[in-house]
Amino acid sequence: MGTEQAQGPVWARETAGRRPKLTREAIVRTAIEVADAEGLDAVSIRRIATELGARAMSLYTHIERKEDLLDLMADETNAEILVEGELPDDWREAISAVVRRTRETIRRHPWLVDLVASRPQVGPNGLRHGEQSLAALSGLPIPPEQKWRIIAAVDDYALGFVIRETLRGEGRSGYTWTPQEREALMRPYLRELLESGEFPNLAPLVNEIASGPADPAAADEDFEQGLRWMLDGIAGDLGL
Amino acid sequence: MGTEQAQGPVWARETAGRRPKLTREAIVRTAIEVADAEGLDAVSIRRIATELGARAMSLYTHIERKEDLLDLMADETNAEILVEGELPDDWREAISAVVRRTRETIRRHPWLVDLVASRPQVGPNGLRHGEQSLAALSGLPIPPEQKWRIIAAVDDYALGFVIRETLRGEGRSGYTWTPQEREALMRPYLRELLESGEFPNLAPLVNEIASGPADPAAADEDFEQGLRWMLDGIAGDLGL
DNA sequence: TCACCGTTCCGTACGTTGTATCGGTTTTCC
DNA sequence: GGAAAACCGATACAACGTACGGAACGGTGA
Repeated sequence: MGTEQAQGPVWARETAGRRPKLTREAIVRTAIEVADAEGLDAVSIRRIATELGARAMSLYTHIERKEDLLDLMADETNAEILVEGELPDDWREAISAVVRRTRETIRRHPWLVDLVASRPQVGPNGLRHGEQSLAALSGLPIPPEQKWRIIAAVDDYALGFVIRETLRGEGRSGYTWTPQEREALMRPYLRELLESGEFPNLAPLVNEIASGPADPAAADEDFEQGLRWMLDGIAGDLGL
Repeated sequence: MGTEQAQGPVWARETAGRRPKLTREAIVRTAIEVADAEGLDAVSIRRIATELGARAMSLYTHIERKEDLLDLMADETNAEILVEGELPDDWREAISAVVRRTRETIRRHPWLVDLVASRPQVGPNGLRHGEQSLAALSGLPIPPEQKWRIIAAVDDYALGFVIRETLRGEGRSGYTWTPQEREALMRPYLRELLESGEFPNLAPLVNEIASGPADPAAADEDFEQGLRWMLDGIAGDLGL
């Protein structure tokens, strides 16, 4: 009953062998592709299995829980954050290069914000990123703890920025509408509230709120501006 | 069959009536209590219904989707972010008061980070918060768009900081272990990697990475420090 | 060559989630 | 008093993560 006969002549069948067609790498890669294309919510065990021509439970041979898969996905893409080649000598340029890279990577993989915002990134590549951030400041004559505080502050800014940036874009899980639809639905509501007179300062800024900076270049400049502010403050504090 | 008789004598039963025992306010309040106590994952439609002595589907009379409930929860707690009374005259003090309040609120409701990080906060109280942030800068002789950029940068920093801070704490959904257990599980792994020699800069900082600043006062000071850096940079740029 | 064993894969099943549908009851309004 | 609206609930469905047990296969020692 439950037993199935192999179909077709021998030589047409797979070369026998338990040579795994499922591997951790293939699973993670597929999951990343699905997340890139359809958001993190589309990454279900069943879905990834189907994508690989396998059944759901087969994945559990290679990962222990879904959490593991998410951690592996995050660490895999964390590798893209690493700046290749030499870092600039100037510490400001160096740390800027690193956080720019962070932003670019998250723009390529918007679902990544959900992961970095919900679990510490301490996989191998996450640590390499930390190491590289510290290396960017290696020329500064200050104790490691102080360096770490500087990196944390800059990273915090970058993370916050990218989160809000991603919030405006698509490809994010948890949302039923595209940004355009959302904006269309939102605008009348915003108009009404803002014209109530309760928001004198906010009213002139409806557009900024509803849709964010118009063109990508403006968003880039906003990011650089905030980064400059933070670095200026740090530089001033260090007496540089 | 499917119909059930009310138990007990009439006068012991609820006073009949369609006076709604379920209200939007009660639902949201209960959901917030559950989230505070057990994290956002514990907030399921069935759970909140049970908590209110109702059945799951009854909630849908008052909200349309679960997303709505989450938005309502977020906006409700966004009210706590609003600074009561007059804002300080000095713009730095004023905007600092606002973001401190943000941090405090999120510390009281850690699940809130998941919501602000995943949906724009444009409910009434979210907008009031935006209005208040702008009001904090009302004394500055710069155009509204510029003010908004400043607020965005400061907010971005604060958001990033609070996210990472919350990441270390408990009461967060998505994690199976307490911070202590997690740290215990993590430390051997970190030790091994860091002692591999690949992380010369990172190695001296294992503790910072594994557990973050030791005592709460240090975390406060870290937050203030980063905030000061950002505000110094802005002030310098404005020529103040 | 053959029995054994560990690994890999899968079929089935359980509990939980959000929510569509529909049916019944109570309240309100004309 | 009758119609309409509001409210609540029972049932059901699809999708989720995953526990459990068994089948297929490759490699190994006898």
